[in-house]
Amino acid sequence: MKAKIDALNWKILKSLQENARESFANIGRKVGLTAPAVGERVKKMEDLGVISGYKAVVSHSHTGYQLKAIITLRAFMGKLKPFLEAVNSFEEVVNCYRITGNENIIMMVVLKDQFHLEKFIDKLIQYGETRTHIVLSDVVSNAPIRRSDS
Amino acid sequence: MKAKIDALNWKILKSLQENARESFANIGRKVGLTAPAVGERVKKMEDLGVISGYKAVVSHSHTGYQLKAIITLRAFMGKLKPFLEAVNSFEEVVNCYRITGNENIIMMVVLKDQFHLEKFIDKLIQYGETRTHIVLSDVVSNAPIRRSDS
DNA sequence: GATGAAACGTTGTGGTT
DNA sequence: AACCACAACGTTTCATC
Repeated sequence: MKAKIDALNWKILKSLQENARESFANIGRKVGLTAPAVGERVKKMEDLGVISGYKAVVSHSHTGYQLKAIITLRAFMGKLKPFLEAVNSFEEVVNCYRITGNENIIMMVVLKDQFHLEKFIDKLIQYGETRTHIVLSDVVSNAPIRRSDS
Repeated sequence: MKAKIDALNWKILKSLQENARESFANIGRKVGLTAPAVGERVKKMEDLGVISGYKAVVSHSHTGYQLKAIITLRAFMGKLKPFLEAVNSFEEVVNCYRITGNENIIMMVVLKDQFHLEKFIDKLIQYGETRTHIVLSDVVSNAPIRRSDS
């Protein structure tokens, strides 16, 4: 599962986490490799699963989702599975985890406004008991993975 | 704040959220534009802030972080600000939000193992009271932003 | 990994609607 | 204002070493 990543690959990962569209030629200039060498290293990391994809980061607020909330769900008996099957179709849900503890599920959701939030909570009520926290500000957003010097 | 995005731009955003390294020429073929036209539209969305960046997605588990947890923090009096200043230097913290409710802070953290978790919680204890939920599985991970047909 | 060459992509200019 | 066509330049990819 765990791949050994050398110092050069960490530099490449740093670059690509900062700007996934940076050219391999440019990355090569920064780390001291030729473009084909960078390309090969990247392809290997993709094949190993170290890099699982490249995503454009789209602003929630600029696309009409001005409100963010964290919602926990304590699913009713027999309602967890139906929820897990439905949650992928909820456009509001950006992240969702199954967790230990009194609540089974925690989600980060984006919403247009308070009315949208109300409607969304109504949609969840069939699956279980919810608890909602409004997000006041983002302190850290998808921080890059750095070398863990173990 | 909110930009009006037409159907073509939504298709471009969909492509770039699925694969941020896809060429403008290729995207153009899919949506029925030439490469320069796609390039111009993308540049405009970047300038407006609709697209805020491009990130390689690096696997936590393949880089030595086998354990994920959600930790809430109820900061002690006068300890919230010091925490907010320190949290960016915690390599374990991937996401962190200030929220309403009894707890002020919620974080998604990645860890090497249970000992790492223990050490990390010890590091937090000076800032406030914590509550930890282990993540059992990812149900939804950074879902793309889709058109909100309002 | 490097080099060199061919294929491909990006980006600027100019012109059309 | 948005797009296309074309061309110069940079990048990727494949062969070979």
